[in-house]
Amino acid sequence: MPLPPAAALLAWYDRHRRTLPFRRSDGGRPDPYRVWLSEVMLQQTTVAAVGPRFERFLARFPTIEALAAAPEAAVMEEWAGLGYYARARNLHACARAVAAMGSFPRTAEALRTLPGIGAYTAAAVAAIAFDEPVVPADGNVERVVARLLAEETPLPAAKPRLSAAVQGFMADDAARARPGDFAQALFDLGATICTPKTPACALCPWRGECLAQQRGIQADLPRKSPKRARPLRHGAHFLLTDTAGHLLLRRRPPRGLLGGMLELPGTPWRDAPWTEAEALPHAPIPGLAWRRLPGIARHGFTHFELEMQLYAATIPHLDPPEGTEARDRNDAVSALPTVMRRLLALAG
DNA sequence: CAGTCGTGGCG
DNA sequence: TCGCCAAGACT
Repeated sequence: MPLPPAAALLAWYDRHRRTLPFRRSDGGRPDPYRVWLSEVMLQQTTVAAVGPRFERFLARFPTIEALAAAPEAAVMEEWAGLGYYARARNLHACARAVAAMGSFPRTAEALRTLPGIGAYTAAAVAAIAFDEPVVPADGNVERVVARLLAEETPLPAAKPRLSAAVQGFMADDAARARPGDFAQALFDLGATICTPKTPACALCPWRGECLAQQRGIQADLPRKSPKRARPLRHGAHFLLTDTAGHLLLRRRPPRGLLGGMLELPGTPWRDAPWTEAEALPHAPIPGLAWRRLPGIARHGFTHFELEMQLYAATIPHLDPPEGTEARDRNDAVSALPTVMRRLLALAG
């Protein structure tokens, strides 16, 4: 199972590399803080979604020391809308660890021990920021290599084998001379040529050396294990507003789903819909004239789907009960995760 | 290992 | 409309 020459990919990359907000265009030494931040933001998140958020995050936390010094709640708020909020908690914890150490570890092995840095991110930061000869194996790289080798074993079972195989590129002098560029070349190849559905094999620098392409099965690889169906769950939430335009929010428990994020107070999420009589006891302030707003807010999570009802009430002055806080509506929207913004949209 | 953990875009 | 997918990590 020979690997194709790295030089062909690097030559393609030198002509076709994407210009991205988190990628230096002047060829200078990448800043480890920026590389790390971009890699964490890009975990399971599209380049298009990360672009504007990357610059905004850096404007608020320009250095890793600034990030380490910030309250966790400020980091969570800056992350609002990006999803996978454990990333923000781990990012903050990692910043504090690195600040305490004085600087980033320079090897993948050492980076791997930091919070929120797994095998992929450790290799990516080591290769891009520190020129360590390792190949980060993300979804792009797994797809490219699965096709090159015509690997028929479905993911995720094939992941260890693909990750091991791709390290073989570092026996190639051309790849070892430019580990960061080689990694990013694989990303760009996967994102623009060796795409999931209909790969543009005619434009591939490795066309003719790809076993899947030779066999005509490239669009069927990598194979994936079947996924389970997502159940439907139901919730009811409460929008309490005062005459000054403040609304009442509650912070969720520090770990788990939407951990550490703000939400509109509400019922737990369960399989059965909530009747009004069942929901009202969960109101943040009992006895108010709660009225159910028309419509249902829907939101899809990774492993379940959610339908939510919204009850609203207004009082003259909001005096937040223990465990809650009052916020101006605009501040609330920017601090809330998308699922809660969708709920708030029911109120116009 | 398999389940948990968000969101937006696209075919 | 809906399933799939994206520079994965953690338990």
